[in-house]
Amino acid sequence: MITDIKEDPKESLKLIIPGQVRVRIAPSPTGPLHIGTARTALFNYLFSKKYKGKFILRIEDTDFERSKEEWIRDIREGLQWLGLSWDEGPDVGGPYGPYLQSKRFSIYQRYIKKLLDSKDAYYCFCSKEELEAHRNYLMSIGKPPRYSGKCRNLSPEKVEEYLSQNKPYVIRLKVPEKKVVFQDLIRGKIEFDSSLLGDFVVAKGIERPELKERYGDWAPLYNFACVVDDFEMKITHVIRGEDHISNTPKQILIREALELPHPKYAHIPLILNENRAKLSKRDAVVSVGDYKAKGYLPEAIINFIALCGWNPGTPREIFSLSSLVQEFSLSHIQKSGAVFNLRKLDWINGFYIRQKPLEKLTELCIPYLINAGLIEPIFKEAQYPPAYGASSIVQSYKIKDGGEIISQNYLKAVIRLYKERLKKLSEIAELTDFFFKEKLNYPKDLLKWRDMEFQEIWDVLNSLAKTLSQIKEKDWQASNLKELLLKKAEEYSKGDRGKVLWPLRVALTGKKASADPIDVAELLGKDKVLKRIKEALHLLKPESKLTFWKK
RNA sequence: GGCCUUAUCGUCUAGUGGUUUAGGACGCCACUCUCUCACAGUGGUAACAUGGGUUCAAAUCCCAUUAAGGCCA
Repeated sequence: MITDIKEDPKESLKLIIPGQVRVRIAPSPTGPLHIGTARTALFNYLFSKKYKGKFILRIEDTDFERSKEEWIRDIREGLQWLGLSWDEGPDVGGPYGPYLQSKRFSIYQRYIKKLLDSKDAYYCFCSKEELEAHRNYLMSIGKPPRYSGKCRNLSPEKVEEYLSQNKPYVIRLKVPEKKVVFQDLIRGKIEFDSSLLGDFVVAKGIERPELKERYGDWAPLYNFACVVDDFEMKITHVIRGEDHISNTPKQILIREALELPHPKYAHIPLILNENRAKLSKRDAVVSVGDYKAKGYLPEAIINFIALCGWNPGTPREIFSLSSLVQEFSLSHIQKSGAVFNLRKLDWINGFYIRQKPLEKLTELCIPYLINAGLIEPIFKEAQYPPAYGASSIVQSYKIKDGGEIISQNYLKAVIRLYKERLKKLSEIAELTDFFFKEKLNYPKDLLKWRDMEFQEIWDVLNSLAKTLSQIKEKDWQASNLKELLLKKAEEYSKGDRGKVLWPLRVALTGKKASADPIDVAELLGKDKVLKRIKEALHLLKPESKLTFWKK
């Protein structure tokens, strides 16, 4: 029995003994790591670290049809990428045996047998049709659908007979009629009436001979396997999504039948989509891998999902994983679901991007430039890329369009110009593609600043080109360019520097928004700058003769 | 349909009976900076679901209603 029910969950939190906490995350490998699973993992992780306990990863792969090896890998890699390392899990031996449920069937057999022996569970041979008919009948008279208890008192002889006939069956728990009460660390007292549950199924007979040979007679259902594992793994606190609240009374009843002690329960609110429904696979971006691919940083995701349903009780919003460990408390977890606010994630991600050292940020951005087909790495010795740690032996990069060779330092300079403008790493390619293109493509009208005439723009660019062409290569530096160009812009425009700087920017970048055109000009180099201005002049007046462009 | 859970700005939230003309963040709007975009800064916009109680006093406690979500099929 649960004896220590406190009205106030916060009182229960005071009873936690540091060093003894064991929590777990138990995902099913039926798809990639879900952002909601990641958050549950985070809260469990924080709780375990806060109380100097253990965080365990268990893979619930009892659904053989849908469970896949690749999803186990995705879950493990995703958690590691986020920094949520587990103390015990599928790849660490640990004293409690394997961490895949499919490897634990012999344990489940033992516990099912125990229930059968103690007569707390029984065989049920009712057919699907029979059960369905009964359920429909109950629904039609407005009663909750539950099992009739028909097979509760089958004689042992009858059971033997059916078993020898290989009649399909399930194993049901003999549910006593009582109030099931538990203390939720977040919600307080929660009460269920067990009679509404009926004798629910805890396991089913395995029929296929090859599976039977491998796994034993019985396949446990979710709640049963969960209870057995949580007990065997000595889990002290079950911290999981609110969607499991209605599983809890079943698990409590199973524990009582098995005479196992109860863990503490904490049900955290769900992450919701924009329609305020549980975030599901159907929603646009749901897996941690998707966020990684889009260029979200792990520290941004951690920070953001921590704030989904939890707050520090202070106005502080920026938290690293280790500062979360310090601040985290179940008592500041929200009771209602939190809508996933992508815009705020973008803001946090931009913040962390701006915090990144330039060197590191460049390394993070390079794969996106490669992926976009703008550049390709040149490896030191081999023609073929090595499987791992490529960046360390990459000598330089080749711009795919034109074949020019550039250094990592050049890329660093490019990234520096765009660091403050990035919300996601994936945006880098679109923002900086003009650095890696031979020819820009933009409409003539884009060169227009306010109500300038094309002739005027032509004059500005032409005169700009003349000035620039006189600068020596060795003096081609932003500081010199700035002095020269800003002075010119000032003279020319009488206060409206846009008359000079806007056409220059469009000519160099082909975009209506970019970094400072003078910084861009420095990086592009004299040749490319003059070439692009020439192209702009040509676009404005295809027939015009260009005098400055002489090599 | 039954059971369970929840309810403060558009979103995430502070608030644990008087300190509240309800605070912060994202977003949005305006201004400053500025050739553009972004960054940064300043200001603004905007909420206690409804109805009853309890109390000198309710966003806060109780009840009902409503709505939303979850689970079971």
